[in-house]
Amino acid sequence: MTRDGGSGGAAGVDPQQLWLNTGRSGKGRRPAFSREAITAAAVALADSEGIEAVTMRRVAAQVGAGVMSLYSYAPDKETLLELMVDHVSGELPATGAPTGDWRADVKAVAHLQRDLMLRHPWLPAALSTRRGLGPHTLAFLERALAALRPTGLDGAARLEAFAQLTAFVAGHVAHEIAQAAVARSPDRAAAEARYLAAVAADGHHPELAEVLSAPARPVSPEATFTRFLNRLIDGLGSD
Amino acid sequence: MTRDGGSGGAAGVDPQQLWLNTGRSGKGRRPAFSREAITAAAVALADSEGIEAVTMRRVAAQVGAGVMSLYSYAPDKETLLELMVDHVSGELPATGAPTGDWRADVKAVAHLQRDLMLRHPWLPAALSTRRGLGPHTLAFLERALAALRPTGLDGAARLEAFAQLTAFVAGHVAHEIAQAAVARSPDRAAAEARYLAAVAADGHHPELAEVLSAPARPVSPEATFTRFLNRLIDGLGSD
DNA sequence: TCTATTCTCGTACACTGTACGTAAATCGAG
DNA sequence: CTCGATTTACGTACAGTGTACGAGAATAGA
Repeated sequence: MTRDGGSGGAAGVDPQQLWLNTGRSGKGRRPAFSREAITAAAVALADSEGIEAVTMRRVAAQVGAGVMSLYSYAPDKETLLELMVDHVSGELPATGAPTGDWRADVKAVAHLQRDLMLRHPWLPAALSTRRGLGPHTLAFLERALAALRPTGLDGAARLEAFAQLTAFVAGHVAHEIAQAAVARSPDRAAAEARYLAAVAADGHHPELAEVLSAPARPVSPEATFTRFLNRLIDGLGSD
Repeated sequence: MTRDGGSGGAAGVDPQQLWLNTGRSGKGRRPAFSREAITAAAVALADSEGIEAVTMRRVAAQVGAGVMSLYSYAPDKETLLELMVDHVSGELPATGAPTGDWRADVKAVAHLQRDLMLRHPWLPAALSTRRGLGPHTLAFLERALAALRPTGLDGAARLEAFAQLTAFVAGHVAHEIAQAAVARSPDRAAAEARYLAAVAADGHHPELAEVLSAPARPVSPEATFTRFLNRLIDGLGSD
């Protein structure tokens, strides 16, 4: 009996072996489930009930497996989370012909990432601890590097730029989601407003007081995102 | 018996009540510990052994309290994490006279945030789910808003700019930490290099292949950070 | 048919957050 | 001082977590 692989095969010391070795040897009992199905179930759970609902027991129940059967497909839960990240990255269109306007191309890349993160709100936090290097992530990286080619940046700099862009998008969306969560609940929003007003009234926070005193005109999140994104991108061409 | 407050007082529905109400009524048994001490112990634990080492039992042991005694100071663990975030924000110098060069001032703000996150590597991930609105965080926000004043942006835009800056720094540092963790372990780094080389050799990742084929000249993380920070800041004044 | 290999999954265990209840400390009032 | 009210301290208990172990079932090649 092995406890380190499964139909896909995952190693202990070498985290990258996860992504290779997906072939079956042919011998032994035929797998009843698949890494795909398990990962998809985990993603569905995280999407609908939040990342904390992703427990081995609930994922197993979702796919109709015994709990311990999951460990034939991923060596541990952390690995399952990595699989989840790459799984949703599969939703990103990896092909997108360079249009000749590299700014537009890079903008498109960032917007695809943002849309993905909004569809899977657990993703920004999951990415902040993990480095996605699965096939889907790498396919999208390929597209991003191609989009960045006309900038004239060298290879390392393009890699950096993509990492930076991803970090920016993740940070932005995380904030955006938190903001939206507060706004969705009127009591929460009111409580926060009351609290901030109290702080502003203490005299030690003049800047905050001024900001709060101004009429709060509504601004769409995507407008904000686009604005900051443009700033970041405009800086890319010039060294 | 109450289970909703303590020497500080924390409420159920109103998360902001956490930060108010820190006065003791005078009655009842005198507290043997303090929110400060408990939070500091939790932070020390997270700094030295990672955020997953922060369990109620270990924090209690650290301060010499019974486990359930912690619940007199924070209503639940999530609240303790919020306290931790604000606690470390206390390390940020809240005063820093505007120098007249607002770009430099904003840059200083970002660098202070980055240094803080490097000192407390769990902070980026913790921030990505939480919105710090504690006194220390607000004090630093005050400084940031003051630094942004000369940009000519209106209140809401300055608030946005700060949130964006924080999100950017958190995203960057999270990536920086992950990168450093891999680099610290030669086996990990070698395994990753081997894996990426294999992917690049498959013919389907020409961009990645090119990036990897170039000689990897070492580049300091702070240089990268500064470069991208400048790009972001340069875009702030316009529009 | 035999054996090696692979997958399935029930049971068990250490560990988590925390609800509940009791005991101890401290206050103001009488 | 005594008394009741109030607050804190914390042992015990419980549901839920990730997963180690090992016994059994299924399959392929010899």
